[in-house]
This record gives sequence, C-alpha cells and structure tokens, in this order.
Amino acid sequence: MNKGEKKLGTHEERLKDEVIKDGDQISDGNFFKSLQYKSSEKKEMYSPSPIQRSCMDSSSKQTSSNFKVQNKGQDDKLESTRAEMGEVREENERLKTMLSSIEHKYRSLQMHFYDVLANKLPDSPDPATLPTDIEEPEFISLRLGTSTSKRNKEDQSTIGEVKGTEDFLKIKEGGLSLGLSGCRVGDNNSEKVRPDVMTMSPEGSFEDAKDDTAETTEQWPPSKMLKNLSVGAEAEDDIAPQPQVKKARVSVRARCDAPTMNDGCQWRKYGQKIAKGNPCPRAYYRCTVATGCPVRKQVQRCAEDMSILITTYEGTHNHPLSVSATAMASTTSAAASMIMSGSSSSLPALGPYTGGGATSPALSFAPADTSKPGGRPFFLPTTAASITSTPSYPTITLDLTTPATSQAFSLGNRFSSSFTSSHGGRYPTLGFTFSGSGPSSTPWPGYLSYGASLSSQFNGGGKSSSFEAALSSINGRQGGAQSSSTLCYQMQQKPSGAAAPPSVLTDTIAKAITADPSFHTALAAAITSYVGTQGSASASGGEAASQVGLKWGEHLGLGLARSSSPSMAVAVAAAAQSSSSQMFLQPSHGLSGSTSASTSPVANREHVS
DNA sequence: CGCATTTGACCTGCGC
DNA sequence: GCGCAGGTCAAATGCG
Repeated sequence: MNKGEKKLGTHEERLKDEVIKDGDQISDGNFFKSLQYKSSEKKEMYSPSPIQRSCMDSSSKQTSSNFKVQNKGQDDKLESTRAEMGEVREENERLKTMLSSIEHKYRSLQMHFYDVLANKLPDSPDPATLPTDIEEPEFISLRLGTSTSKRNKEDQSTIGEVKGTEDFLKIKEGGLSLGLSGCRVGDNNSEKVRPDVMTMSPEGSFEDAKDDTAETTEQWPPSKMLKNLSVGAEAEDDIAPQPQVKKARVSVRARCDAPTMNDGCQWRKYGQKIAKGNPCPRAYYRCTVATGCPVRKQVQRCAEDMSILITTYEGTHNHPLSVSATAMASTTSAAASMIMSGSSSSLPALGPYTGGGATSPALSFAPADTSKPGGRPFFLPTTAASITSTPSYPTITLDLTTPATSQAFSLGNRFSSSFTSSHGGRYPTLGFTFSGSGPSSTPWPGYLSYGASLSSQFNGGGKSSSFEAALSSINGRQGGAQSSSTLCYQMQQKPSGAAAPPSVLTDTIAKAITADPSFHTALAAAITSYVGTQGSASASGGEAASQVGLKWGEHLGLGLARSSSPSMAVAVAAAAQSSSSQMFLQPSHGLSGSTSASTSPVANREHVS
C-alpha cells in the first residue's frame, strides 16, 4: 500500500514536472486541467463529454470549475493506478525471471553436489558427513548431534540425502541460513523439514511429556532394574518396541576442590570402580531423596587435571526437589531429554521434563561441604562451557573449565562445526563451546543460570526460581578476585542475601549475545543445529524446537520464563561471561581417555542445603 | 544399633 | 565365543 502510494506520488510529480518544464504556470486548481492537455493519451481516454466541455468553456462558473477539478482528480488517480499496475507487472516479470534463474542455479548446484557426493562418498553418501567432507569456510551444517542411531541412519539414507542437499544449497546460496535441517517430524512416511526459524522450544515437548510413560523411558533404569520394572516400562515396550537405547547423561566438568559438587540432592554411594585410562576411582552415587529415584551420578576426578571434577548425571528425579536442587535437576533432566529425543527415534515423546518437577533450566554448583564449617569454595576458574556428546553414550558435557585459549578457532572469523562420527558412528561428537577471552584464572562463582524460571511443581509454588535455587547454593561463600565480565561474580561479591536480582543476570546475558551479531548468529546456529538434530529422530523434539517457538527473549529469560533448554542455559550463561562474545567450537572431549591421577576421597554424603 | 560406605563379586554389553 | 570394561549388588565394615 505504501509502495503504491509512493508510486502514485512519483507519477504525479513526474507529470507535474513535465508540465512545469513546458513553462506553464499552473496553480493547484488548474493543475489537473493542464494535465489534460499535456497528455495526449489522457485526452483520448478521458475526453470530456459535451456537457463537460461546455462546462469547461464556461470557466467563469465556480461549480463547473469544481466539477472539472474533481473529475480530473479521479482521472489522474486512475491513470496513476494504471501506471502502477504496469510497474507491478514489470516487477512481476522480473521476479519470475529471477525465480527461474534461481531454480536453474539450484538444480545446477544440486547436480554438482550430487557429483561431489558421489566422488567423495561412494559407499555411504550419508549427508551427516557432508560438512566435514566439503570444505567450506563459512559452511554451517545443521545436521549435527546425536541423531545417528542406527535407525536414524536408515532414515537418513532414505530421505536425508535430499534434505541434506537442500540445506547445503540453502546455505550456499543464501549465505547463512539457519534451518533445523535435522528436524524431521513424524515417521518415515511424514517427513517434514522444519522452517528456518531461529526459535527453539523444548518446553513444549518437555512439559507435554509429563506422563509416567514418558518418564519411564527417560529415566533409564539399570539393566537389572529393568527386569523388575514397573508395568509402565513394559507398557512402553509394548507400545513402541525398539532397540535398547543408551542412557542419556549430562556430564559436568568443573573445577572443584570439594570431593563432590553440591547439587542440592542427597546421594548415597553404592559403588566405586577404577575406570580404564584413569586411575582415579569413579564413584557411583544414587539419589536417596526418595526411594526408587532412578537418578544416579558418577563422580570422577579428571586425570589430566585433578582439580577438575567430572560429575555425570543420569536420569530424572521422581520426587520433589529442594529449591537448591532444582537447578541442577532441571538442567540434567532436560539435557537428558534432549539427548533422548535424538537417540530414540520412535519414542512417542520426549522424556518428561519433570526433573523433580522443575521446568527451569539452570545450573548451580556449590562445594559439597560448604554447608559445613571450613567448607572450601568451589571455583570455576575459566570462562568456558561446552556441550559435547561422548561416543559411548549420548552425553552432554557441560565443560566449565575449558580455557578460551584452548579452543579451536574463533567465530568472529569463522564458524564451522565439529562433526565427527566415532565408535561406529552411533553417537557422533558434537561440541560447541562458548568461551570468553577473560583471564583463565578468573574465579568463577559456580553459578550458571538463565531466565527467571517457571517454578517447580514440586517446588512449593510459583515463586521460587532457578536463580534463587542457584543463589541459595552459593550464598555466603567464598570471596575471590574481581571479574568485570561476569555477573555471576558480581553476585558472588555481594554478601549473603544481597545478591544481584535476576534481571541483572538476564540483562548481562542479553548484552553478551546482542553485543556481537556474529556471536548471536553463531550461537543461534549452533543451538539450532543441535536442537535440529535432536528433532531429526524425534518428532516431539524437533517439533517443539521449531514449532512451539521459544524465542530468544524467552531463552534469555527476559521476562518470559518458560524455557527449558539446559544447553541453552549453559551457553547463554557462558556467553554472559564472555567479554568478547566469541564463540568457539571444539572437538568433544569425553570422559574417557583420561590420563592418570589419584583421587581424593569422595565425600559420601551430601546434604540438601 | 542404624545408617552409610567400602569393596569384591557378579552381571551385562560390546568388540574382536 | 571370549575377553574386557562398565556398572551394580550386597556382604562386610566403619562411624556416630
């Protein structure tokens, strides 16, 4: 409409200029009259009737003059509209030409792509491997993640080829296109590619899956327990018979002087084992907050750096959680749900996002013994967090220890993706790291969170938040060097009970992301790709990610608090720490393959704070 | 005495 | 089928 009006005005001005150029002195009232005689076409089409002519001849009559002007105005509008239609037609023709050209180029590129595919991957043209095979400096593959289960590979072999091609070409032609390429919705018979939206919303799937059946699928009971499992699991198997899926895990790497991280839950140690490649014994804990809670965690010192404590969580709490435990529980359970959605293609829905009922993805750490006198502070001395998927298990690793200098390359110059398939390709590595350029020695207070949270249904009301939960975990602890780039640290500096409000945190996060467009884009791409791959095998995952449409503002917790992506939580929190807003991608480093070190005695007991 | 941890044995899955 | 490694169990042990 505006365009038409603008064109109309332009047309009038053009005609007016033409008149003025001929030297006619016209007033506003006589302008249209002059037009009539200047345009032969107009004369022909809008020649006045005899009555009008007579009226025009008697120009002394005011009424005739008014009528004449009004009529001329209408004629001019018609003329202008006609001219506009002509322009639109021309534009339409140009667009048609462009479209045909684009289609032609598309086909050409597609053919070229197939040629490359055939030459480089004669045996298994799995589109999931394309990004690593095709060297494109600015190429972003959106087909990352854990969606390489056997079944998924079969799926990809059937339709993923074409889809991957489309994504490839989309990026090639359009520059940077963020699409949930992996987000296939439905089964093989109803393949859909989610639209290119920079939104992700696991919440829908998480929250919609709060039924017991889904929870059973997500809690991953041990094999022995599986035999004696409840009817729910059997029912699940009956409904969706499928190969045994690996347990989804969330591994947290963090520097911690304490034997274990205090995540707010109560654990009972039920085993200890020396894992291969790491003389540090791995301790096995089971949640004892409620009987039958399937949540387990493994605690192991990193052999390379004994100050790093690796805590791996598995399962979802089936009981109410304390406020302080909500943050970690929601993070891990949601992460597990994400992984599950990618590794179990036939699951009817994602695992429940009960996570102790919490729907607030956040992550809080605290020394295990901080509640005790003399408890030592828990430091996260670096400003990086990464998310990886280990080969043996679909594991999200939240690496809070990686220094920025160790990352592969900077996003500011380049953005690519780690994309390796290892161990038979069952669980390819996915890693994206958000890192800051701050000093690696910057003490970190051990708090990751984003967004005001939707309160836990077990939390006892809608007031408590992950922020508060995390805050309560770190309240009144440790001092440390000043860090200007981390809100978390600012919070830490405050005395107990006087921490920064959540809005400050979200503001900082928002600033970190919005400050650097490249970071913004890359972050979106990485997360979108990750979510997309989850959805490639799970209808709920991908659908939730792209359809429900949790937007950035919601992820940032900018007043909208119903987000539930743990990886996003960590990513954004890490981004908030980043002073340079750079994003790095790095090959994943799983828990295995560590060198030797001895471990300190692991605390056997943790208390709900 | 009760509870939690320790620790060796056992089970299971996976690769060869 | 065998061996290895991860994970779990459960009796033994320690501690408050």
